Amino acid sequence: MTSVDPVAGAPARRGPRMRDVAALAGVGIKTVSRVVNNEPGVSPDLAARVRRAVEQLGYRPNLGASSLRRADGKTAAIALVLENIANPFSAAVHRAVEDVARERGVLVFAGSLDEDPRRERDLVQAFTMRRADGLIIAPASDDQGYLYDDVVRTQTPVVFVDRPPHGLRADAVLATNAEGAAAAVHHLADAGHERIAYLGDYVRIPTAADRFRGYREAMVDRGLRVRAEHVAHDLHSAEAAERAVRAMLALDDPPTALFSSQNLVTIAAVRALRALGRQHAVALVGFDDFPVADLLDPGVTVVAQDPAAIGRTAAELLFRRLDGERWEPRQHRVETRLIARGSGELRPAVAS
Amino acid sequence: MTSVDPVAGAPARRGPRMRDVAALAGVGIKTVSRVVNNEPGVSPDLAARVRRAVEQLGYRPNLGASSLRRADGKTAAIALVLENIANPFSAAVHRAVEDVARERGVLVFAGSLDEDPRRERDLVQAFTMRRADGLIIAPASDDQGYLYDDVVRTQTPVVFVDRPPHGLRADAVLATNAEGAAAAVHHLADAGHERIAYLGDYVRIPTAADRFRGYREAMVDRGLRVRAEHVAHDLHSAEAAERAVRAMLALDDPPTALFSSQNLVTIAAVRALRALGRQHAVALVGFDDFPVADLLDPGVTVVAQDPAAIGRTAAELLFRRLDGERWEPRQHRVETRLIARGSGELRPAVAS
DNA sequence: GTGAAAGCGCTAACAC
DNA sequence: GTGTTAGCGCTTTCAC
Repeated sequence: MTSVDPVAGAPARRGPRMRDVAALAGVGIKTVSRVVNNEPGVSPDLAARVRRAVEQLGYRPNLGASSLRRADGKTAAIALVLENIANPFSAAVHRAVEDVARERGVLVFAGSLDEDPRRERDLVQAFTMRRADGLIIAPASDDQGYLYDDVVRTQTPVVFVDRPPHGLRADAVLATNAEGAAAAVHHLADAGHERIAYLGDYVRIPTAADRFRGYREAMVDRGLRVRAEHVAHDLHSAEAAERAVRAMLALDDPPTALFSSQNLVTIAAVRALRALGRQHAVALVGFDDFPVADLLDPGVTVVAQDPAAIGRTAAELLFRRLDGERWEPRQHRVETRLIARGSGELRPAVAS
Repeated sequence: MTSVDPVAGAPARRGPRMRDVAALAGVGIKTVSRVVNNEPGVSPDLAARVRRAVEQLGYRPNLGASSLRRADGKTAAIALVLENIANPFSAAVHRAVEDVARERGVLVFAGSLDEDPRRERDLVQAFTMRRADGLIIAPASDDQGYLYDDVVRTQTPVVFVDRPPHGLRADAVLATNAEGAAAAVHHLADAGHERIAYLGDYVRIPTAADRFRGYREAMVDRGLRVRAEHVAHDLHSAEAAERAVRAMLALDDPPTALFSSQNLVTIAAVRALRALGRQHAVALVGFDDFPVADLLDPGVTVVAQDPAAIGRTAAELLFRRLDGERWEPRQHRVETRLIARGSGELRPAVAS
């Protein structure tokens, strides 16, 4: 074969190198490089010989070595930092990014944060050490100034998704959170509701804060009172969310409608209403769609995000920067869409 | 700063290198290397000076260069090839792999196949060129002999998940597909059903084939006839699955129970039964769980897989191989579990 | 058209 | 303890 078989137990057998291919094809190493990289200026004859040798040896170029030496230093890999690659939102963003990247022969490194800022810095640093060409991030930290050393100074493009940057100027692709939440409230108010409750995740999460703002402003717009006892923040577990719903519905003046600002909270709310047998009595609109929401009884009305559009847009912006295009960083908004399925069209029991 | 500012438009600004750190700290480059890699044998004094210089310059080691030179050639990255990183099964596997990898400071490259063997080879090759330390793959191809050049010869560990290897000896982590399907059939037969239909994805997908085998064998075990008109294969779209259910229920001798061998098929079956108003009349057991299956009416009885356990097991096997452990490749089975929620406990309308 | 030599940023081997 | 030198596999530069 290409070289003498190393003794058993030899460390990490490396594959054939460019010079092995060159030797077999009887050409110089630079000619192999030209053929492998589809550079012009190689006679068809030599090119064929090189290709045959590549085939015969099962040669695979070492992109690490290549990018080390190459002038632009590109690794053809981008980094993606998301809340949790297993949740449907992150997974859809990831897939959309992958699809855009694949068209360009670029691979995607992904990592999950679980709302841990420490993990965010560790992940970003790991990606930096691998010299990812660009970064798409949905940050868990409240300040991304630390990115200066990791990406800004090296002129690595960064695009934020789902959450805006702080302490750093960069493009961001965000859902219309406040507007979507406002639409939910207006929808419920249109159905005759006045006592509309808010159920939300950690307020420190920017999307949750924006959705609460949208809720509050829409309530004011409609001349409705935002009652403290009808607002529950920081519901990050299903249990907490269910408990909040039960507590609210046990009030003397219970809400007749619920707006839940997140996926898992919405599902918890459905579960709580079911357990109380109130699912046809209390209206519900949830932010963010989820699978088979239409098959529940009643179908769950939601303000749907478009995670695929968010991911695609972010990836496209990143690649435009990588192509050398320059512009002032700005926020790009991806529209939400209210999907009526029944739960949001329930009317209050008693007209007021 | 570390060097003169390059002229505007200069190509790809590279960050500070080890020698810049060494110069600033007034030490040799090897000392910096020792500090950066936490190698022993550096005086605390010099180590501190190096660390200060690292901090000051915002130095980030270049892992690509490092692994190029290092004896073991490790890149501290593994490749993960799945059907579709956006579907819940793949996403859960991915997340489990990430968690195991993270403990070891290893990053994960992931890619989706969409049942395309061509894409499988392209992806694997892309990972090989980046010299991933190991590969976890749920193949779409029917033969993975091509992996020889990419991984076997370079002694790169490979672990299969969800689908067994063909044309290659390698570890595989698989759900108990046949057994799970058989359990579903027995469950339905226990409820009194005799006309149990099978609804499945492409038969060329090994998991679908195994589940069909489990179905068939269990039917025979129970002395039940497998009727050709009660078997529908190759249902890869929701539309096809819904059509199949409608067609079966329109038969003179319709099934009284359905076993659907896949997630999306199960949901399509629920949709079809709903549309016909038969959801409380026709029993249903689905293979693979899905979110809020318990909130449907009736709750959907499923044979749940454990994708997190599959991913975790696969990653652990991969890392044991990377640690140099050796054993005969074998299949590792992850148990499925039947979760009764209502739809699978419905009894046939007419006793027979 | 083609290829020899230098060097990307780092670690291995070995000297001090 | 510490530093110097060579070279990982490739692309760049430049000579032919």
